[in-house]
Amino acid sequence: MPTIKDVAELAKVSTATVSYVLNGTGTITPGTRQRVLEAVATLDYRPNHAARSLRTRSRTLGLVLPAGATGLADPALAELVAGLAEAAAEANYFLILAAANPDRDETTLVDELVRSGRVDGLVLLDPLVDDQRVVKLAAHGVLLALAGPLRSDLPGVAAPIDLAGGVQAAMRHLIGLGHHRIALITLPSDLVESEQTFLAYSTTLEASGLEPDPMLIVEAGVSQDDGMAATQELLTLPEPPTAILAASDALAFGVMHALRDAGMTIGADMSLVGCGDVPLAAHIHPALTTLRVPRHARGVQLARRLIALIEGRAQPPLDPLPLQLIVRRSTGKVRNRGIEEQRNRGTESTPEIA
Amino acid sequence: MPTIKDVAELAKVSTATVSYVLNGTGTITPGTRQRVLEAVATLDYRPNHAARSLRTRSRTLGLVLPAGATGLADPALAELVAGLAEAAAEANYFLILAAANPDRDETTLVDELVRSGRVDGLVLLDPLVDDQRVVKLAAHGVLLALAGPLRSDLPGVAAPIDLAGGVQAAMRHLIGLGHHRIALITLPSDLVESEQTFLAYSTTLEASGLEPDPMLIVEAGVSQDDGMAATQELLTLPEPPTAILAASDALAFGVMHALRDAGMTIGADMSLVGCGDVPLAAHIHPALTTLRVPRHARGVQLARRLIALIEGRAQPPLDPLPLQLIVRRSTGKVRNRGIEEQRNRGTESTPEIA
DNA sequence: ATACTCCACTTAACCGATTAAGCACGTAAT
DNA sequence: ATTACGTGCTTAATCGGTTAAGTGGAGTAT
Repeated sequence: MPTIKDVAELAKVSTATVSYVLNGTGTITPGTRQRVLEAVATLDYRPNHAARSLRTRSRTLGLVLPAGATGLADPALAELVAGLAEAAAEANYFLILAAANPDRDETTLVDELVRSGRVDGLVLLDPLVDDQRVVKLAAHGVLLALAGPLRSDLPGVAAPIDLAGGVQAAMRHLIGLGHHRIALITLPSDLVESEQTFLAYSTTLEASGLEPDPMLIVEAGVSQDDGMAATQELLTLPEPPTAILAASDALAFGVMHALRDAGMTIGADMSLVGCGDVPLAAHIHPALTTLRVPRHARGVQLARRLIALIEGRAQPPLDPLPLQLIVRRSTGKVRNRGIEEQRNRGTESTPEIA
Repeated sequence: MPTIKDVAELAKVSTATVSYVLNGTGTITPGTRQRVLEAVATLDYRPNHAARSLRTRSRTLGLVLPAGATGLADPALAELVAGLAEAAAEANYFLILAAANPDRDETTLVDELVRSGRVDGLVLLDPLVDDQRVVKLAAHGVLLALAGPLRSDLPGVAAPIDLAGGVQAAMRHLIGLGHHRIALITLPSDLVESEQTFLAYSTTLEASGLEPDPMLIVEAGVSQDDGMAATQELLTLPEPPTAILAASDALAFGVMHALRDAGMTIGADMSLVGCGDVPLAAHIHPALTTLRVPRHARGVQLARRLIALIEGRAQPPLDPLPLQLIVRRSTGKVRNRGIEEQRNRGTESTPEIA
């Protein structure tokens, strides 16, 4: 491999001059520049990354994949990562992936990446409401990008999405179909999304003159099974909902399962809206009405902003990315008799309980 | 950030000694080792990666994502990458992702990663039958892992899968259902898989005493649309097939589309087997019978072998990873009248043509 | 004519590790 | 007693860049 020294010799200049030419710093006469560039070309010289980043930044972003989780197999994450990688490439950065495992957990990896100087900034997935990781890292001066909603009290850049607007659109859609009793199945409350979703849900209900019923709000986990359990809970209510808004597609798939188990027809007996629009949502039966989250665009914005932060450029204020309501077959007009039917069913089963 | 110098001072030894302790090289008394390790702990010292890899290897694998393609959004690729990242982590390596874009194409990125010393080895996706990239890179001494079938004439490590065995299983399944006219829709012939699939297809047919019909073999592209086009071609045959083996799930989805357009019932009028078992295959309607490719395991093996190559360890010979035939609803018993029906349809339309 | 300022470079320190070579000391062999 | 060798360190060169400080010469102000 040729080094900067070889280039300098061939161009009959010092290595400093070569460096100045290549980095666009310093003052160089056109003739010298020409000679240097020719030498670079003939030797097919490429600066050594390690040597360079010993003095400067590493031009690399880091991403730690949590262990155990579905990881990249989760299409939602994969799309985000694709966006990150593309935006990084666009700015001549690379993206370094670290997978956590039992030996080296997330914290260790983050430490390793940051303190060894391998990365200039870090992307953190799924920030929590009161995320200790974030607080600690930021305190150590680590530049962060949070792949989730940003609360003003957390440092670091974020690529906000208009969750509130999306939820509002979904609710209006359901209300427009005649639904009054709309249940909300949320993500765990320690995720920042959870709070936002709940707020938008409540606000929209009230703005539409509908009375929120606390019984219709159930906090679930993140998995399909959690969605199932939550639905079963909702179905035992004396006055069950006629529509369900699930805070993620995964939860919605679980809801579907539970509804089918209960012998209900999705879209007719019960309307269902998911959130995310993962590829499966369009292909499952019935196709899921859901909020499309611009994951790729989010990854792109996130990486761009992180790089801007690294390079000390001012951050242009950003509009939250809009969500798009994709109406498919899992939502339909409320059946007035639907509620009666439910009531009757409830009555029928009372003897067994009593 | 503390440096090795700080550690040395605190432990009252030279930096060399610290290095020896940390790398397990050299001869060190227990007492000294103890003091050094304590100093490392109190300072929370972590070696600088750039400085280290200026003298040694970078302990990093590279992966270039082709531009334009679906990239990581392709679940098949995402699973492979997840496997790569995990196996890399397991050996204390990291994985660096470079996304190609119009400015910097795949070749440039590969060059940048390798010649700048950022990576010790490279994973190449979709090797072609006569891949110039591979030849050139190998000639430059770049260590390669090919995420695809390895032809003995290509250098680099691979994680072979038993495509032949899988295709054989699929064919036997179809033959067992009574199919005699089984079409094959292959991937572009410049992909190594293509050849292997064709061979296994032919061999199995002959071994079963069935006569291969060249008309039933059609080379397609990689997209769903290509699968559609190929199917339309097959359906115009005087003697159309009763079953189709598609070399990828994407192609199979295209086949489904074409069959539905032709008013046929998949699994009854025409059996269909895909290859890959992407998540969608299980959820599409009807669920696709397909060959499950162990993508994650393949990524793991690939990374492990590449790292072994980098570290100069001997490569234990590897059994090809088995594919698993997942029988779902897209395959069924041949309908004898099916062929008649097809003939009749053909006859009916003859007047229009004549 | 002298001083001052640019310009276009060069010199050399520096980044933070690894590692070959050297050195002092104790022990064993001749 | 002398040589030889192994042990446990230190010294210093080295990896390949960046960049602050220095330098000689041309151009301009006084």
